[in-house]
Amino acid sequence: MASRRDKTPSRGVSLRETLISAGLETHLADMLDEMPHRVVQVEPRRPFREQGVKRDEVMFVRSGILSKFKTDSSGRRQIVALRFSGEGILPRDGLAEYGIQAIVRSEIMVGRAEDFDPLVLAHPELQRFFWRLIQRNEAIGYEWLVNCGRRDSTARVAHLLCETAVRMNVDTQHMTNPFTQQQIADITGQTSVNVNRVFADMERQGLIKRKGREIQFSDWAEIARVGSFQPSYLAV
Amino acid sequence: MASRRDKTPSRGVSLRETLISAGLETHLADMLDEMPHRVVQVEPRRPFREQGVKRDEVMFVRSGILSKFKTDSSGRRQIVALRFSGEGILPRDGLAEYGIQAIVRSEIMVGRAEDFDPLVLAHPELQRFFWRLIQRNEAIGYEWLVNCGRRDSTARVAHLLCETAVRMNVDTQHMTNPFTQQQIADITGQTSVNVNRVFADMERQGLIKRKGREIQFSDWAEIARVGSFQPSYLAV
DNA sequence: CGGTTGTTTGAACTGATTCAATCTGTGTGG
DNA sequence: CCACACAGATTGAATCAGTTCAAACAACCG
Repeated sequence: MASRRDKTPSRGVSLRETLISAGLETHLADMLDEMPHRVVQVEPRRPFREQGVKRDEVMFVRSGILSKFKTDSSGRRQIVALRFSGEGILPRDGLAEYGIQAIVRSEIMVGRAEDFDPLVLAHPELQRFFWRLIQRNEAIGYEWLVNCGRRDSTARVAHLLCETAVRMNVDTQHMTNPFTQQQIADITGQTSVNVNRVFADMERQGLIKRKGREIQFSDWAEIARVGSFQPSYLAV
Repeated sequence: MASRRDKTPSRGVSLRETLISAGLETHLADMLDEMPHRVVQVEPRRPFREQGVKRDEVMFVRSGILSKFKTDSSGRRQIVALRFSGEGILPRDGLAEYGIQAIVRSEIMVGRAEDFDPLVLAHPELQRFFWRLIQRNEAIGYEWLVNCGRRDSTARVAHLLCETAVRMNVDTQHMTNPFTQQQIADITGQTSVNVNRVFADMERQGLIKRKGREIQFSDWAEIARVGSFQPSYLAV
């Protein structure tokens, strides 16, 4: 499962580097990097962007993890997408249908849609690049739907752990789990109580070892099998 | 809930009309309509496009409904997206992560990616148009995730019915339900047995009346409340 | 008429939720 | 350094929503 990209983006690495390692040509990465923007620190589990407000910004994650979430009328929260280091949230016409919060302390580059949109319109390669990213995000969303709709709770958690390991570019032996159990519940459509039980089960079955947030995958192939995880959908 | 678009696209209406009523400028709709393509009839619940093959086609639904689906390793099927009349499925680089089947007998316009992509690259307005459609599909996908992850079975079915009514441009009193109960189960992540019980419940509670596939919404506001349905996410 | 597809119903079962309490680790201010 | 607060993790018991399996029923069609 060794990734094609060897450079694991570390804290505060430049956006430019990250975009290049995601497959963007150098001069286009430069262009985005030089776009007027500001860099903000986002604290985890604090309000950052609320649902229903104008979303005329581009964001790129320089380090950390962002989540898009929706809140049902009965107040239950569902995380609908994640953005890892090097990934972005594109501007949307009209009001945002989702809020944004950080999963862990994150460093975000925020630009204006009015600066971003013309760049994309003017450069077909840029357009193709974001087109592919959108398709990847679509594929991930579909996989999440299968996860929530068709897999049991153990498989859901196992699948999320596998996806996270691949998207964070960590090796398949060991990962620092970035999520609280509540966040895993909000992603996989469960309760935190049950997530806790699933973790205990998985450890009892020898699928993983835990020490705090550190997770050792004892047998990657087996955990991938349990979670029905087939990483092809993550290819760009 | 009367829609902004008054023309309900009927069987075999031209793609051009449908795209125009979806907000595309006339000359651009003409351009797409004149793109080399063939029109195929697709029978419901028969294999049409399988998962894992090249998806170098554009498709537009002229009439009927298409579904994108995935099959979990344990064989359980999840429908991950629907495309109603006038909506499309854009080409994807690489292999498709989902299969395609029709929900009801449908008439599909199929073009080649190599004809479609240059058109989009050459016409910024076309690009903006599809960009907005993609964002709408994204918003629908997020809503489906909330549906599967956070709502109980009654709310899931109610929400799907509401969304379907709006996307089919039917009035909010009456609709011919296009789905089998098995399909509703595959969309909402349940079993067909339970969907059946939910329908019976909803009828017993006076939310709907049924005669075969015909559904009367006795009280639209109430069924929308039950399904936590707020249609803003469907706006283009 | 027989075949097929979809709907309906019952009974038993189970996976996950709910509620509530407890425990653990970490950071803060005195 | 200790006391305290706070967020997150863990556990148990009771409950329930939804599944599973199986069978019957209805509608449609060639």
